[in-house]
Amino acid sequence: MGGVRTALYNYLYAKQHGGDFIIRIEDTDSHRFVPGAEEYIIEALNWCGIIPDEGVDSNGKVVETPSERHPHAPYRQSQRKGIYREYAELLVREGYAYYAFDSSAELEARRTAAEAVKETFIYNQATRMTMRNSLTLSQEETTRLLETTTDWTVRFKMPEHQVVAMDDLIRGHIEVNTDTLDDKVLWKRADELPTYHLANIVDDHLMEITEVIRGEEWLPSLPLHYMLYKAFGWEDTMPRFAHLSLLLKPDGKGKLSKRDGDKLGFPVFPLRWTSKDGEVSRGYREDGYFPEAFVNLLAFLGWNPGDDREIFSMDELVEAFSLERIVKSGARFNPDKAKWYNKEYLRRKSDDQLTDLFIPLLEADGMQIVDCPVCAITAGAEFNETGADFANHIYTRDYVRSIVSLIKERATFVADFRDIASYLFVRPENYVEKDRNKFGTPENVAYAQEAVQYITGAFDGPFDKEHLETALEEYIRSREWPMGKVMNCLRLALSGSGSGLGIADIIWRLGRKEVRARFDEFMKTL
RNA sequence: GCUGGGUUCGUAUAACGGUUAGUACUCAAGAUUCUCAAUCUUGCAAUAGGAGUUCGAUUCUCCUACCCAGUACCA
Repeated sequence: MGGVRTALYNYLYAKQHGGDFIIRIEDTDSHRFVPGAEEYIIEALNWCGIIPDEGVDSNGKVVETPSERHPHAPYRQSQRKGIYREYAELLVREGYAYYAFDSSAELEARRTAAEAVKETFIYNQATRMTMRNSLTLSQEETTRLLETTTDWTVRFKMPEHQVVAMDDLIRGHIEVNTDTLDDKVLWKRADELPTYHLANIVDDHLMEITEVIRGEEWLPSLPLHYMLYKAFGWEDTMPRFAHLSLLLKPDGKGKLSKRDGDKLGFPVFPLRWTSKDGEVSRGYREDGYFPEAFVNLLAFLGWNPGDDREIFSMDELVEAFSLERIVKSGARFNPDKAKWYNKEYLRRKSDDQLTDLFIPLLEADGMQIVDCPVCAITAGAEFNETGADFANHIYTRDYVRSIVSLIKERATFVADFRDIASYLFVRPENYVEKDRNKFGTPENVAYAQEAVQYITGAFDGPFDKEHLETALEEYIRSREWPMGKVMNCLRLALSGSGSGLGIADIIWRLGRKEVRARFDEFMKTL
């Protein structure tokens, strides 16, 4: 979620300014390679409608629209391997970096030793001269190690006693003293890959990136990045930075992380994700969220337009977005609000769209939905006047759509339709015990039976919800029967439950024959 | 620990230094209805604490507290 939100803000910003949104895969950590992760990311962004202008596209193919003088491709850092070494060595040559030969074991030893005296080992100006590197070793020894060993690194030589003055588009002016910073590894001989810091700066420069909008966890690295731009002499074209507050867990304790899976009761992934060890994490898509709703709610986690509007399409977000209105503090995710968003989007969908989404669910439940009633009838379906064949579970698309329009305001997800409208597709198999005791008294049943006989017999008005409703009410009222009890008894008999859709709606959709059949069935069970 | 960032109803947020501190979600009550849902109305509920600047501070400054991030040959 957090990653998608960051991508979304980048996308909105780029589109608003007529820029290009570039997807670059920063896969420089060979140890953490996860098969399928890249495809997953692209698919997730694609689902959200965040389509790159440049980079790796939704099919995993490379899209390239750079100027000829500046080839931006390739877009996977693992494929740009050859580029970084020369930049790392350039920094060494100019005195901005040095070779470090300390093994991981040696570094680990220094860390534990420092810990023993309640200190933290930092590879910096205070300690670098006590380590094994090109600053402390002779030129000959350095050359020899460079050639004979393969686990050395290039480290940035963080200058001393300097104040780095930075400007963040969201946080304003920030100053940091370089003495508090360390000598970060920029390039690793072992896999001949750069670390994020080097790769990011080099690629942003080469790819002509103008704005970097990223998570707050990068803020502490910003001074280093400033120093790198300065060391390379790229200050003039240095991108502008915006650091986003993080998405926090609902209890506010820590940032929302991938490993939280759905222990929290809501998905943290846009799409379902199966980890290497087979652990499955829920996804918003699979949970039934509309991508538009997901994008909308994500945009509002840490940003607002400044007025009371809350429903924004992607285009409207592009129009209204501004970095100035991004909130500096971390946002806790609220699952209730997420559901509300989906509900709002659901009711904005047309009956046809929702019908398309509902049909597969019905089919999965064993229903047969047909577009062409005539063909179905010749094939043996026996439709009633509404286009439903309850005995064979065959329904026309028109019937399904009429149900959708009846229930859409009661649902948060399309999947809710199943429960809400179950009895409009399948005859009730049992009756809610509590409701039956309450409404299924002999007196009520007798009244209800008479009402059924009337409405499916003598009643000769138009068989639609409005007329059925008035006719039923007038009939019951004229007999001076208790309205609520008779109505609830009817609902119980026809749907199996005392609560639900309006009785007239139910009768309208079931049709005369089915109403009689269900009521007879209900009587039998008494 | 150190460095940086942050702090307005439970949550997300609004408020040129001057407002009865607004809105949405959640929750509660009422209206409506044949029930439920929906809808409408109403309600509950906040400027972390302390100094200072100012005629006046949610807003500016400082201190404290708390929260978050970083402190990797991860991103």
